[in-house]
Amino acid sequence: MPELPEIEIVKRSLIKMINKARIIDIKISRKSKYLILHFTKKILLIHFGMTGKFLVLNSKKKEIAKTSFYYDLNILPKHNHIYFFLSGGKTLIYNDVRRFGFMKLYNNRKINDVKHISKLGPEPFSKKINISYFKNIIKNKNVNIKILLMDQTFICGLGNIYVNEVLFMSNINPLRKCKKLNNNEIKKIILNIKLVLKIAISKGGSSIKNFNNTDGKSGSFQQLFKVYGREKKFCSSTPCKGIVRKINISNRSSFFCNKCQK
DNA sequence: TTCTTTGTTCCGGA
DNA sequence: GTCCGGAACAAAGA
Repeated sequence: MPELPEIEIVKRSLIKMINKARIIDIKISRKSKYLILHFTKKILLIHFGMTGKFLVLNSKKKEIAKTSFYYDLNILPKHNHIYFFLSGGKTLIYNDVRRFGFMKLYNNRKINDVKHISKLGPEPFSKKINISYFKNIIKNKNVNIKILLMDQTFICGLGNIYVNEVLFMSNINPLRKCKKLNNNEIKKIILNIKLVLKIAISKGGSSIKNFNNTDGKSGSFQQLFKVYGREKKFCSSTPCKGIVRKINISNRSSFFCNKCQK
């Protein structure tokens, strides 16, 4: 782990090499849960971990600390880690309470060759996600469907919350062995993956604990969760009177209805 | 003090 | 070597 002397060297090196340098061009893309900033000669790969967020403030450098912006939105400036001071007076801030997020800067090269990206499976909206792809993979897999959908080499971009929702919408128990699923169930899973992600995007995402867009505003999709976080509550699909159970699968909370997700 | 949270990685056993 | 389940790790708040 780098300690004080190493960081001091980095600081001096950065001042020597890129102090006063300006970013002159930038494109932005997404792969799975990674945000990718494409500069003219560099690529910045960003993962938000659990609580990472970007904020854009109209304030200039000296005004940042005293703006009431943070307090109105329940964001603490003590968790600001990176400031990008931009021409025109705006500031891009990276704020991360848990600090599980990271940024890595690469020389310009094919982003698909980067370690974090190269092993990822197809994107959820890709045409590669179809019944034959599923059947091909699951015939040799002994894991349950929850584990399969969480496996980023199988399909990328799905996390615990959305996998819970997808399985609920598909009436499939998270512990079902994936190789036992029939065609109809696979179809439902594929459809619901695309559906739940589209709806969540249209609602501005979910704000379980800590997602904000760059205005500092929360998304609203968490109000539409049908099963995640609803332990001991009635099943939200009518007229089912089942109760939502919570179990642990591979150290992650899994919620399911005891009646309509047999 | 312990538990929870997420995505990712690692390790041991089969 | 591969597969799978479980644990560990990061940090902070409840």
